[in-house]
Amino acid sequence: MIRLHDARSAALAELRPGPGERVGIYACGPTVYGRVHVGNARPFVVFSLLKRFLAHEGHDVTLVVNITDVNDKIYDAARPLGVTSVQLAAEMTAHYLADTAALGLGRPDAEPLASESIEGIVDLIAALMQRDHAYAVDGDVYFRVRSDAEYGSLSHRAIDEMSQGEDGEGTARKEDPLDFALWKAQKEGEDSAWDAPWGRGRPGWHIECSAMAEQLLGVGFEIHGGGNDLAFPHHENEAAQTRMGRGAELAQIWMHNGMLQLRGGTMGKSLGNAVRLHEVLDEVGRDALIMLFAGAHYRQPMAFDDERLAEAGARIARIREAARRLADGESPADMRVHRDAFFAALADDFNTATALGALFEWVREANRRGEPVGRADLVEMLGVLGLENLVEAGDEAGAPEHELLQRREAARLAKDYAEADRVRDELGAMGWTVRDGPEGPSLVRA
RNA sequence: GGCGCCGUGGCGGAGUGGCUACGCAGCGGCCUGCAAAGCCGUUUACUCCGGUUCGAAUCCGGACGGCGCCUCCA
Repeated sequence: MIRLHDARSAALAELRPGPGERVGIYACGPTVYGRVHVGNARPFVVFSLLKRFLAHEGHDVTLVVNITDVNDKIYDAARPLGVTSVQLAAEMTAHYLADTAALGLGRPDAEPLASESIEGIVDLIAALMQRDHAYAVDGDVYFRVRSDAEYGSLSHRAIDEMSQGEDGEGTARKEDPLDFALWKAQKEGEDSAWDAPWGRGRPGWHIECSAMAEQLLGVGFEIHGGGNDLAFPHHENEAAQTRMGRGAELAQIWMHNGMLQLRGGTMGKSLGNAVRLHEVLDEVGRDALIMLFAGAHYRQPMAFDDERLAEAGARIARIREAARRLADGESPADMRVHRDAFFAALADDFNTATALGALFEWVREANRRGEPVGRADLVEMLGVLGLENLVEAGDEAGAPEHELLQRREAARLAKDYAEADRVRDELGAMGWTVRDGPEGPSLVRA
């Protein structure tokens, strides 16, 4: 049994796959008005790894991560750059796809664009209007928040304590300050707009996700995810729209990942202290970043700085070292307890931190044994973490390196240690580390 | 002010009503010509104060401290 923390019930909920072991996951993706930062990568990694784990457990998983390419922020970012919002969104979408591809976790099964989902959005808004949960004013359409008796049940807020949107634009047109926009009439300088029964304009942010999730996964799919900063109002609104428009809950389990914390606060874009994803990947590589994310429980806030990254790199190196000593084939039966603990931890609210503890116990046990042990268990565990590459053979040293190694060995045997160390330094400068083992010296990539 | 989360050994970070998490760093030891890698060890770690209990770091109450959201930030 797999249990995951559900925000709505504020408790662990058993994952109940649909027919054919189907599990649909929808995770809110980025709004493409700039290069994505490492904070954006956390949900991408968390839900990509969750998909791998659920697939490993025999489920037929469909992961959907949307791209919000129609949004106020994009208009605001495009204007000073002198480009259209459509151009900016297209450019940043391409960057986003490249930056996340560099994580080496593959792509989600679907990555819908808001701009290509207008039909479904209009359909959902129409359903809401028909049921009297939404109203049009001067080309805008607003959701009637107080018409949903369950509004607030996801984020656990009392409706009378909300001050959402009281100062924003459109206040004068709303029946109630709490109401939020489903559709915004086209304004001066806005270059993307579509025709709808209530006027030309574009969708609001929340309705985009409700509609795209429904289109690709249907209503009532298994897992809806995203950063916990989206719990309110974004997910609350998504849930309300589908509940009122379709008469059913959008998702069964609402999962929220914790924020990344930089020294001095959260990595919010508004704080201007974001570290861009591609810069981190260029600097430390995807292995270390994934290890960092997997090192803590997904719901916890996570410290993020160069030291944490370096430490994650050291953990990666430990696994890579251990993998060098392994043999082909099955792992010893008496080490399976660690493998089992690894998967049990993931089944208990996807606890990658505890799972990694079990993986490292497996590694230590493997290192302890005199004989090389089969790598099957380790490959299986690393596969779920997207780190199966760590067991791949590294670069092979070429003939020139081996010649130097032999020269060093000859010097060693002649007890000319000054010469032996000089040759070792020479190899080090070429990027090779000498390892003296029971079967003689060998070379590994530094 | 409202809702919620969190305070664990030098650092990061799991977990739990009684049994070594794990990793990184440091130190000591084994191995080694020396290293590297690995292994072993590293002596009351659980913010504070009450309470419940045979027993609490783990449950309850309070205090102090940090953080998120409540303004379309993952």
